[in-house]
Amino acid sequence: MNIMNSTLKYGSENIASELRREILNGQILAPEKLPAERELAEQYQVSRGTVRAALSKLEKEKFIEIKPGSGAFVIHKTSAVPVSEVKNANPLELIDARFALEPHICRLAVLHGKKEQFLKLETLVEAMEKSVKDPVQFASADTAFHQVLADCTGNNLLIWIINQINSVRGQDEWTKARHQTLNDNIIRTYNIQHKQILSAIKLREPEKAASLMKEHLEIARLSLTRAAGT
Amino acid sequence: MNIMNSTLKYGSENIASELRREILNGQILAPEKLPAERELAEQYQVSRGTVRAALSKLEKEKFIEIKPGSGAFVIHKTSAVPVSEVKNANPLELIDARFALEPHICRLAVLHGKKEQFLKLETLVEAMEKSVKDPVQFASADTAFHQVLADCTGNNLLIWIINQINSVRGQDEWTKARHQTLNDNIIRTYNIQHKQILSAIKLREPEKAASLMKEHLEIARLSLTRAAGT
DNA sequence: AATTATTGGTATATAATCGGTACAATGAGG
DNA sequence: CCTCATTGTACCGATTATATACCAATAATT
Repeated sequence: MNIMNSTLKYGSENIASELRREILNGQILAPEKLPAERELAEQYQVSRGTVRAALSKLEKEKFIEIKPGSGAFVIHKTSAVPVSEVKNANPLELIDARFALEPHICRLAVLHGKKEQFLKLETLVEAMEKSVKDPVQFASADTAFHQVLADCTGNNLLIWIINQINSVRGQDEWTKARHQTLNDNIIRTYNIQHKQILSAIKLREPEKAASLMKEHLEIARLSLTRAAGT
Repeated sequence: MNIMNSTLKYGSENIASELRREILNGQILAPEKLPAERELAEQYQVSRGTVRAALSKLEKEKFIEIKPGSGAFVIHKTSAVPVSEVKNANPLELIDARFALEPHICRLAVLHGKKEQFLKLETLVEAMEKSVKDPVQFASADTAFHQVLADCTGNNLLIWIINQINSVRGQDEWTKARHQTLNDNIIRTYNIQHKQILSAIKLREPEKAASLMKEHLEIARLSLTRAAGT
């Protein structure tokens, strides 16, 4: 690799780039401490002032934090998002995630869905219609509906992602919170929407299915914020 | 060049990092007992006080539990991660998943992104523009760009999902496959698109950012299918 | 049950390390 | 010439590491 990249004018920028790259590659993980300025100066064969210029840039870019008397510490999180964070996801975060995923899943379901899967979706819609008075049963059928929808895409990655999201939805605190929002009217609304979505998919109308799903999630978000407000 | 490998000096933070990594990797399993403080001090060639500082950090992070008179015990449970499905995902599945996620992530980034994060995105765009001739460096900056974009949403669930997806992109077979498609022209096109996306986000135009991202992914899919066809 | 060894908890004084700063000198480019 | 990044040096204050001794809790042994 060419150290003296022609596009880089100053040495401090070179060093900043090098360190930035190592942080982004995960070779230096937060919250590890970087070598001392004097040591970096030795390694890069530059003066301490140059190293300080590079570190200042990285600090402005929020890659590191410089603590006087202590050292420079990486604060940029590369990967290492603990599973606990996911489990602490709140209902609104989840709705946003579904808002990102499910409309497009509908489109893909139109393109790749098989008849047997559509049949399964119909069965689930029927099950939900019979569960207007039983939020617990409705919720499990609802979860299954969205999971089968993901199955329709034939995309293992999307199937897995929805699966993970559903495992969050299935947790204790969550089911409690959900059942508070699930009254008869909401369930009836959801049922109509599920039916419309399924219908659009069977008619092979991707954009219509996607926009119906958006409406569905919009209602879900509303009922959630309303419940949080009370 | 990896700055951490040469003449590595242990601070308490870096000893904590090392132990943390071993626990996360499952090399030390709960409820195993760590070596005694005096013994660890010997191993790492530091004073006992330094070891204690490291252990205190790990205790605060709930990785270990320190019992006076007994020792330090690992309490972190390494999650059995069912990543098999993710790792088997093929490139087209991945593009579809990103097609579902990233446009909406752009919208949310517009709504919730902070200035520092935008600054980081700018830095990454610059880094990519300097990497036209270096696919490896470009790829790492590119991955980071999309990760920081997810960070902008502030949605832990989405951040985690993109993280998982990026971990797939980072695998060996994948990087090889990617570098085949990454010629100068493609990289230049990507750079223009990244710049446009960032610009739309900074101007707080959610729909424009989202549609630009769709275009970006469309190009990515094209270059992929073209590469597969040859 | 009593003794002994090992372990973590604490206190303290000293030494080493670290970043922050100032200033003069150097050297390349405009 | 001037400008400006860089160099080299010296010193400051803050933080961390070290070394040591002793205490309290637990575990193992007798």
